[in-house]
Amino acid sequence: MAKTGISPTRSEDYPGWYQQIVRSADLAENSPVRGCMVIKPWGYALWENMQRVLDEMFKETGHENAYFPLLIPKSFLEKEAEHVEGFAKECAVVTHHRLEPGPDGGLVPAGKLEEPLIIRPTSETIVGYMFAKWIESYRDLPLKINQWCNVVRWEMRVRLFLRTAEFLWQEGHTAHATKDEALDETRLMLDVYAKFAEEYMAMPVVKGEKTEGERFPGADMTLSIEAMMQDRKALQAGTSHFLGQNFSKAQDIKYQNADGGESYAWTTSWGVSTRLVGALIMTHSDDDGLVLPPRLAPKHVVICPVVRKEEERAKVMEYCESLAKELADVQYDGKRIAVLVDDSDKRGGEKKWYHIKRGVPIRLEVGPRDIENDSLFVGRRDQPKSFGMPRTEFVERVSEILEEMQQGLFDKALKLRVDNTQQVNSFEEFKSFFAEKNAAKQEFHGGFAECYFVDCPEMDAMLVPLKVTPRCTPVDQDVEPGICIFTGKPTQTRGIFAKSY
RNA sequence: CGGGGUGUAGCGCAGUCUGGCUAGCGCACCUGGUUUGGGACCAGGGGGUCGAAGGUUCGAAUCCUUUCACCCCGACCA
Repeated sequence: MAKTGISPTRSEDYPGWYQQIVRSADLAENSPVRGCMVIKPWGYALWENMQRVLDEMFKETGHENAYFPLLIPKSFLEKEAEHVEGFAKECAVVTHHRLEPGPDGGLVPAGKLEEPLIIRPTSETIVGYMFAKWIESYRDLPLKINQWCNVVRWEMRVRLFLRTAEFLWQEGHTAHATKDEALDETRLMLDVYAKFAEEYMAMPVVKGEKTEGERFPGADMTLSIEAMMQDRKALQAGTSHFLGQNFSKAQDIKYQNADGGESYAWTTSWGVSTRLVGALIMTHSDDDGLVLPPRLAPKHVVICPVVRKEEERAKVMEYCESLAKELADVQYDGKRIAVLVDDSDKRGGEKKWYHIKRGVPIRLEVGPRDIENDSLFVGRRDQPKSFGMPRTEFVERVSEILEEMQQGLFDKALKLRVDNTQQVNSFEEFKSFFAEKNAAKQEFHGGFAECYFVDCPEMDAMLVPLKVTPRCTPVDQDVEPGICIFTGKPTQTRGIFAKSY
């Protein structure tokens, strides 16, 4: 049996496999504080690439970056009723501002704060407070702000990248004069996320609207992109909220319009987080390790010099350096190709596996024999077998190969989703679609079920025992009448249902 | 917060039931050598006081009490 880079494999133990990917690709590890993670250089480089692309997209759509503080007065969170209920129970609270030596030698909190501060779980309240000050007239609108920051949500159960107590994200906050404009913004940012997911992460997504039960606390409408992971579960990868006038009324975000009257602004918020790294892992990685889509890979090509005798070293290294330089002048996706010459003294096989596990798209092995023929031994992360190729041909084609890999990853992920998405027309069929045929591998059953439904408490109650949730009502669907599979009521709405992260 | 489980070297584990030599093994790490187009081999070596505190005992990783942390299953969630 072929030895896999990762153990356990996906089919043996999917959650265990996920953890091993994170560890053996050197992406992150747990910190001494429960629920918090240390993101290691390779993982952070990946996040930086995501940030860079998204940041450009936000700026192209007219947003500006700003920064709001980490600490928020407790009273701010109390202003919007639903918002309170949604976030209060997972807030970390700062109650003191000083430590003093205690009686037993340790330090004890002293200097109790008049008003407790909460560590932001999201920044609607503090941003809204500032928006209220900044917005006076319709001429100040629209106001379109984004911030890159960390937030804290005290989750009960955590998994690296997918759900951590502290996570990195961006949160966009905008205020508009009209409802339609705010709705357009909400949809626009969802499109931005979908484009990023599909074109950069090579991760196909379904764009849709959340049901009432799944909506962001305080929003009138929540849109999301949903992706299918390799275990057929759904992962919410990005959200865009239309907040109506809920927050502007709670926070007094008013403006004077052209005819002198006063109106409340319409606001939106939208965000994606380091969870995207988890999504990337579960979309593309295999039993040998991480697989990175070339457009986001911190390094596109790694060159591994093969040195058998010391006297060959100088010659081989020189050749590798010149090759690296030549490759770095090639453009891929509008940038220079990122090349690494790995001259660490690992042995050949070990070095190869190291880069396979980290998901580097292309490995080149260069030894005296290759130098003589002016050819390269090429290993693609998406193909099991390496092959030889003349150097000039490789340099010419490398950009094309990377693009082919990018597209290949998308196609494969899309096929998985299409193969595991089914129209379901009755509740019986629905139950068997999600039935646990094999208790040990229940996560591999089911997928996305597309059904007619009416959003109501009865449906929610029927879904609970199945551990299935409505993921979204896809946008752009054909409107045709149907029957709700839960209640039998007539409806025109079709939704995607799945087990989810 | 409820149910179950686990804490012994960086990682993975044995030893605990039935207390007893210097706490062991694999991988990783360090040194030397032989190797090198594929996750090497041989030899030598460093590192743990057994999650923590208290107790029983001549003697505790092992028994008792308390406590903390982590994992899995629920409720919650980007």
